[in-house]
Amino acid sequence: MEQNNRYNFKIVEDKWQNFWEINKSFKTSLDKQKKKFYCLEMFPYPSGKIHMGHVRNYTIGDVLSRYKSLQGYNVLHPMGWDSFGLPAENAAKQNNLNPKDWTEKNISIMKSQLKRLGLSIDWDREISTCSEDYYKHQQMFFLEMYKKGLVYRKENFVNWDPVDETVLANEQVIDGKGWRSGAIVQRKKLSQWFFNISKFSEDLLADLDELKNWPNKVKIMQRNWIGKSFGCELNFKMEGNLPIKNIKCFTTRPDTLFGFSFLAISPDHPISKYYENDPEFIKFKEECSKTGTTEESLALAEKIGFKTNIKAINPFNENEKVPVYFANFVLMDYGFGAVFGCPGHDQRDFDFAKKYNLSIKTVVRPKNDENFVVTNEAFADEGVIINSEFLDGLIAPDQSVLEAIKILEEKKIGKRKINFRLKDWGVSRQRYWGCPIPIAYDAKGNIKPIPKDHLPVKLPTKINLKCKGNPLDADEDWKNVEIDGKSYLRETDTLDTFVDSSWYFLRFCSPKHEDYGFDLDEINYWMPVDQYIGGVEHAILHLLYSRFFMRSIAFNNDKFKFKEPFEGLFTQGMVCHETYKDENNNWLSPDEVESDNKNFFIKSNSSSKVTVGPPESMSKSKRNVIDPESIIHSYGADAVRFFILSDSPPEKDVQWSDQGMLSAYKFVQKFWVLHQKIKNCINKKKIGKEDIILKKFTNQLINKITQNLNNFSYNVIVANMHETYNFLSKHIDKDLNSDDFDQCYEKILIIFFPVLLHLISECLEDMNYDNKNLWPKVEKKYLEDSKIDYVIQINGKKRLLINAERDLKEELLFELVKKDKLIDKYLKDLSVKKIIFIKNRLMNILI
RNA sequence: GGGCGAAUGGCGGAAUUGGUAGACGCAGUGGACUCAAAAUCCACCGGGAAACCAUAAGGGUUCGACUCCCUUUUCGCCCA
Repeated sequence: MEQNNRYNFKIVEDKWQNFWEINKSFKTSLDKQKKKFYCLEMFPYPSGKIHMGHVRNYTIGDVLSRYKSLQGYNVLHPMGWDSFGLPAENAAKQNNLNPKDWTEKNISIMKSQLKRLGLSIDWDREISTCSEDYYKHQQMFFLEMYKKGLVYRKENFVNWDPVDETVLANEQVIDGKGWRSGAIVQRKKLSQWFFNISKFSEDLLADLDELKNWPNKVKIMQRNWIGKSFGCELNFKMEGNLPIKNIKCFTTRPDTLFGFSFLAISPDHPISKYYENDPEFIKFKEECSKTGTTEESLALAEKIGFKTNIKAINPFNENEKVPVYFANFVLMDYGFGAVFGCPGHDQRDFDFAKKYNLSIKTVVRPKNDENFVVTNEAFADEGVIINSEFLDGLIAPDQSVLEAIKILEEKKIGKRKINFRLKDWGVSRQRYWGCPIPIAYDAKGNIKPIPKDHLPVKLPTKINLKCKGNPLDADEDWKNVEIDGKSYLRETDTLDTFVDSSWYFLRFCSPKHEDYGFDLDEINYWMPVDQYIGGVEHAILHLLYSRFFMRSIAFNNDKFKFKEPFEGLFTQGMVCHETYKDENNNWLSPDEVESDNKNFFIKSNSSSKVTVGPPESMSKSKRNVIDPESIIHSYGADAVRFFILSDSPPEKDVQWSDQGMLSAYKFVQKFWVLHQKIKNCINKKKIGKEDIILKKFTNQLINKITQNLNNFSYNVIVANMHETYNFLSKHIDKDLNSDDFDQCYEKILIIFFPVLLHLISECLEDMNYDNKNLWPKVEKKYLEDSKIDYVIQINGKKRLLINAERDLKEELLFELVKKDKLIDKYLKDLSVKKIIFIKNRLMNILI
């Protein structure tokens, strides 16, 4: 290759990135004449530098944005920073910095890294959730929600992370441990602010059906999370020496009441007040607090109980009285904090009954086993009710539950009820680096919402982070506040950062709007987000919270033209890399490892053994991380984009491969060489004849790439681009019609543009093509070949291909078939029974 | 335990409505160029000598199944 032919991606990529910046190429504004397209990728946490997951996420979104722009849409493609959160506070603590400075430094680094990818982002709309300009509006939303009764304060047991000294949401507890610190989570009672998300349970569930462009699996996850269950509220009569007459509970299986053998209540049940002074009970309760509050930790923990001296009466059998236990697996905030125990048909109840020697009755049997008795484990499958008087013989649970509820309602001991698993969203965090909750308390502890003219409640800039607990709570100057001449104490908790990300997509529509979080006109034009792109790890919480937030903003307000924030959702897979370990089981990073294609060893030490593990999601702890910055530096943005899209469909995990990256780089290089040749050829007119082959190829290509873009088959687009290269480099040697080549080449360049931005921009300019060109239209007459390879089968087996005219009649094709010696041999020996003919495709001859 | 999804060469993966399985890339093999290497270019690249056999395994529907149905196995994700 000649030196001066070499494509210098550094110069070219700089050139075009500057061009886009100077010309404000991606500046968007409201234009009601144009159809809008809102493309949004989940905004990053400014952790320090971008990782490959970001590269993949933003490349997918950018390809889509570029494509939609070429299709003539008014595209909104913004970017911002999810910039409140714990890591900043921890880093600041360690390095004696202010979280704000740490965060802003990270943002500026990451922003310049993102710019190097050439993304078509309207940076004028950049937002950062930790800036006052952003969170002041959030405080306004909070106060509005408070007025609407969608925010409330209550004492509640929370997951307490003793290391981070903060409250964790259920979903931040993994295996009973804090998701960040890994500390064993404790139960602690605190006064907390809650968003009333459960008010919308039914709505959030029902509207999932309307989300046609969401992956089904995400909708299923949300459905499970909301967890609608149908059952019955029961009122058990009590007997004993306590002034307790009734205990309420919720059950989905009232049909198994004849198998009732104990009542389990939460250690926090109001009844517990009668045991407050019992040292045994105190000990028991302490034991319980070691269990987390997640369903998972409850399921895994050993079931323990504390027997009360009251008894519950079976509503179906007044003579039957069963013991009441406090039990660690019952939560106060699910149902009514009481569960009726039926050990025969619930494994958890079974384990508990075994431990405390309680009776186990069989009230459901399998359909085909009349002598069935529960022995070693609970029977919870579908079956037939037995030993249950008036319920006997009913199919459980379908018939029997309805019948049981009917009878309970008649007897006025119970009533049918829908229960949801979704609990209200606790948003209080005992942290400095978050949005302050705009609330104060008077001397008596009464709630005083901060008046609008006192907003925003700003975070203090000078703060001692090294104190124990919440730094805001320790800041007496900040905490004490005077409103209208009266003294108050500020709320010192800050909001969960999931609140910040629950409305940022609205802010992008009017990021500079002063008076309010958004401009109604703007969001009614831009919203909903047409395509939202991000990791599946946010399938439940972030997406559900955002759906809730939209509803609470629109609550008692009919000015919104949309209800769901995200019309389309795409969840991309992770970027993985092999893992390496040395002989001492220490993780090794890829650049410490070398290979001779058979064995792996530590660089410059060929006697060392390296164990290669399976590809796993890139993570610092496993040291299998590839840094995008150095990759972009070595290969250029176009090559990185090309590679990150190439190897796997975007919804699946992709494995990083050095060879793959290199091959992408080579593609960029060799395409530039080909481009030079094409330019030369086009300047020399060779023949006057129409170049049908090239026109067909080009139109079929436009058709394929358009379809693949619409289906997110971006890996196939990369394959199409390779095919195009292979085709063009061969076709160029043949006789060509310069005009046809000129026109086709321009179209090909344009459809390549969304992936190879800078290279193609350079090629377009080099050819003097108009770079504002729109997505090429397919000329249908070139889509279909005039000749077709007909598949000829004998008894369903392929025997022959016949290249013949399109739209050939069955008889004519059969004539051609008979001319073939090979087929003729078959036909001579046996008679033809039937011919199946599919037009323009195949002929199957049955003999 | 329940729900959802997946399984195609040495590897990543292609394959409208059931209609030529293995596009494209990586790795590999052979060759050209070179004093040599890198780079580049050309050819080959599921198995089998062939008939044929091959889309996790077995069965079914169909003229025809990677594609639809049933059973089994393994893996992934979510919920428990």
